[in-house]
Amino acid sequence: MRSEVPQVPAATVARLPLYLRCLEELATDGVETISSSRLATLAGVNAAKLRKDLSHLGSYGTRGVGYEVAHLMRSIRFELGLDVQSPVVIIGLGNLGQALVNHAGFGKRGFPIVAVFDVDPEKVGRVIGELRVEHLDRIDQVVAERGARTAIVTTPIEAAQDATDRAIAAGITSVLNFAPTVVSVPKGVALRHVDLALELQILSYYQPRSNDERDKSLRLSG
Amino acid sequence: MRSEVPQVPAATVARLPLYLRCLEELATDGVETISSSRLATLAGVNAAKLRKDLSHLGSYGTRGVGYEVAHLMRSIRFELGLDVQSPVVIIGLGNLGQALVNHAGFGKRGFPIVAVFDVDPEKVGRVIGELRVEHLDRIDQVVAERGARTAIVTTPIEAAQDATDRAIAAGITSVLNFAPTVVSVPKGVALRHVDLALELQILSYYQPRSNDERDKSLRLSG
DNA sequence: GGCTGCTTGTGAAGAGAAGCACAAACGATC
DNA sequence: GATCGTTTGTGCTTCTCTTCACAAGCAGCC
Repeated sequence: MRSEVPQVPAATVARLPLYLRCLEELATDGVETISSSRLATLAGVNAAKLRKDLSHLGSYGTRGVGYEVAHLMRSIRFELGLDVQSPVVIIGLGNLGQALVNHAGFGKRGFPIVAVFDVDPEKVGRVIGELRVEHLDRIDQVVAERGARTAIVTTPIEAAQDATDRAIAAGITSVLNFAPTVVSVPKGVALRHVDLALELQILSYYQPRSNDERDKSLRLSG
Repeated sequence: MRSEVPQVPAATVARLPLYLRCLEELATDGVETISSSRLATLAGVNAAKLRKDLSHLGSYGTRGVGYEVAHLMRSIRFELGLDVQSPVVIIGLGNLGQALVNHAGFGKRGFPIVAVFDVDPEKVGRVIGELRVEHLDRIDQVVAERGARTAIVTTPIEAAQDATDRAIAAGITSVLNFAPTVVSVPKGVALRHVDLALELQILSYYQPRSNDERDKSLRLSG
């Protein structure tokens, strides 16, 4: 099992897709070889860090020359498990869910959307592109039929945990949660969380504030 | 200036909004006091970590009792700079941009959307809710008029850097980028990046894979 | 073959974050 | 006012991640 012996540090795993994207761009431009420093600049990271990250792949660059773009792409894809298509289902057809369904990028990157679920009778049965919106009650069957292993949860807050539980019961093993709430998953299921309001709030901290503003606020709140 | 003397560690800043959301929920439920362990459970973090995070606020809990919910909320809001409304503009009215505009949550959380920009003549002039879609060429004027300081960039890849540059030139000081590309900003501007495909790829690594699958792939790629 | 100029891979040091464990401090109760 | 049970705040340890700096290694050229 992968999660028990994490050969590749989490911080590295989080950066590999970034490198991959830069490499894909380079490949389209016909670049065949790239040095760590150039790739690091493209990815916006430190060159030494990049080299250490890549060293975890066991993928060898050539000293004095750099890395072979095509080979490096293969290594990263393999390490991330992107050599196999990974069908995705979306649960919750609100604004965001709808946007994600229409988003063309997922399929291209190996994550075809194979089903969409909701519980609203207004939405169930509707057809979006080539997909028919299914009722969440059918998730067991649909997930099994279409071999999905990843779920994107875009339900309202109240429904997120339940949706996640049902998805996992249906055989889903990794979850990307967009609902602004903490959801928990059993061991063995991978979970990530994207929270837009939260990102804005973090940004808010780093927003340069004049001392005037701070002093004013201080006076008001103290 | 804030960014030069980071009194609060970055890891803590990233968690404060999470605590805040839990506290808001508790407040609506009428809870007045909360212990670190209970709040930690709600937020899904370690209790000691939570206490250490809160200690950076200088906000005192009461030993033997816990934290006063209302006061803690005020402290976190103040620390994050959420005591002031922060008008936001959205650049790029694709699927995602449209979804974000329609998303009601931002305004409620202190980030009212005050303008939407695009360059497509088809879209400019269209009215969404109470907003008229503006041409990006007008960003200087509109940002100044409406006092926006944060921009959400949801343009296609090719346009992201340009859109960001123009936003910053117009006076924007923090940027949330959804375009799947690396954008750079001058010092003094805060930047965060949300990349959906990237999240899926990270998940892919942690997806439990049978050894069969791996061996098969190995044979194919070796 | 040997020299030169780059670039990789990595040991070691430094910085940062996480978690343990416990003394200090508080409210409640008698 | 003293005792008890609870919870905070934090020193210390451990772990992870980052960055530096340099030896090792390769291609190319004379």
